[in-house]
Amino acid sequence: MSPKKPNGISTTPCQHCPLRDLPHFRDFSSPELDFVSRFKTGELAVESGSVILMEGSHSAHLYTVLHGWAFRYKTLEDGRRQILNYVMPGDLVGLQGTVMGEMQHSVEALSPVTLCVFERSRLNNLFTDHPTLAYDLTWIAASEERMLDNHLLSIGRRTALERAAYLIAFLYSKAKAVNLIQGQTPIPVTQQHVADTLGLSIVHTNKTLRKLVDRDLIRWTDKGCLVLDNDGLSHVAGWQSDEKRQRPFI
Amino acid sequence: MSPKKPNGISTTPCQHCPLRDLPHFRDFSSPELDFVSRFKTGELAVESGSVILMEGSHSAHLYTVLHGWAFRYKTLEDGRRQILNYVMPGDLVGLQGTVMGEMQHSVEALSPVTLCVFERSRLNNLFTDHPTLAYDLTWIAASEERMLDNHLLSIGRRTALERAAYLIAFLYSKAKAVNLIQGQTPIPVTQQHVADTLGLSIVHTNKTLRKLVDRDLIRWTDKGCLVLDNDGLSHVAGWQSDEKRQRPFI
DNA sequence: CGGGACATTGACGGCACTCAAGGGGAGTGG
DNA sequence: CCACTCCCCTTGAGTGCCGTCAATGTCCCG
Repeated sequence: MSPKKPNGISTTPCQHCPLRDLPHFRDFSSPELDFVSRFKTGELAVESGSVILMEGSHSAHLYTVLHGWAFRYKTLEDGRRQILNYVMPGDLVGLQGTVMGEMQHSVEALSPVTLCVFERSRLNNLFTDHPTLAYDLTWIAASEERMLDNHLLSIGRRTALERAAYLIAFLYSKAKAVNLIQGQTPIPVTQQHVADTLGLSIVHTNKTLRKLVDRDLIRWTDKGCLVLDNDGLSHVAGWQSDEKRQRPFI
Repeated sequence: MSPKKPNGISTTPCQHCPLRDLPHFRDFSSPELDFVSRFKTGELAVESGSVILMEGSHSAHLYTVLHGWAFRYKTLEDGRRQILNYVMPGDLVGLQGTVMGEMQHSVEALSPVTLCVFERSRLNNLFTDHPTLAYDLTWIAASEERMLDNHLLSIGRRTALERAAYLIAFLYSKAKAVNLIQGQTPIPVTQQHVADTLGLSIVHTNKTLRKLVDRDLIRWTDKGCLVLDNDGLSHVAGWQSDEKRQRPFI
């Protein structure tokens, strides 16, 4: 089930990928599975807080998250940071670097993270031999774009309270779909992360989150944010959630 | 050169597409060109101000802009609008609707716009028979994502003045690359558009743009925004164009 | 000539920023 | 076991950026 590689790291064979069973992801045909399992060249395990990909780097790899939380971000020269999106199991990381030559953003782990490593050089084969997977890639990119659209709408046009509620409800539902949250698992972010996502200062973020706490919608713990009332959050955010549909991943 | 279709609309054959000659776009092989020209089923001409695609619609079509300016946007229920990005010749429109079933944003023309119309149903052939074009699609989607990342950074972390300067410099350079701007062509936006892009009120947008006018960086005309000093704008925005940035290495 | 779209400007209030100080928990070292 | 440090959350005070309201001017068009 978990064969040891020469370096002693145990890897998960794609045939037994735990994500594949989730209803969130579409089923793969046998040839697709074969290809992906040859496409995968190893696994990468990083600890919480480490930088997985760096803005400006030229990575030869492409990753899919297997376990854990991470986030994408950009920074201005004076240090101002903007978190762009959060990355969870099944999400692709590093496509920009692969397709466009150079990473335009960084990726950092929010928890211990395991990634499947793919060889950039074999990406051509994916397009030539597996059109269904190529379509999936486009699907994934379009879907990522949709999330950014929503985030942009949020930062640009929602109030601070709406923004905060929207972000947490979004993270909650996305994490739930990939079993990252079961029962009372907190979302492993600090208020600094929330602030850098919402485009607010940390002080004002604290005061805004406090309102959500006072309304019994969330609770803040030393491990992160606990969601108590997701419907209440969505209501504050003025958000009717999209229908849950199956999506592909690679 | 411009054969008349039965409906009387003259169309541009892909073999003589004026965009193809721009250095901004890569050359197509003959088979690619043949496919695209069969993929294209017609042209759509809309006037300034009309809505090309509507949020929530299920369009059977996919478009590429041939002439003109447009923009993508989303609205909240109470009418607050966020402009997500601007669309210019060579840009793909409607991929989300095609790939994900339903449009999650709207698209509106800023000027008279001509679009090439593609049949959604033939998209499969693109993936199965033309891997290089499939790769291009992914490239385009990744590139769009990169622009959204930058826009998000801007709205979230730049000051109002920086934001405005960045937006105008961005539009200017993008338009220049596809010959939409030659000499003294204005960017055909109102201050309301700028406000809805930057996430500011129209009053404050006006006062911010005034500062750029007072510094002789732009001029505002009844047709839109004239760029007088693009380098000056980039400087205010704190924007080193991508090529000049320092990058880390190991 | 009236009406609509857009730019402009002033007044005023509030949301969000910076500065500053303090508390609690976890980890480290004496 | 207790200081000490670091990180994170919390709260108050004061300032200012930016939002709303309101009024005016210009241009275009019916």
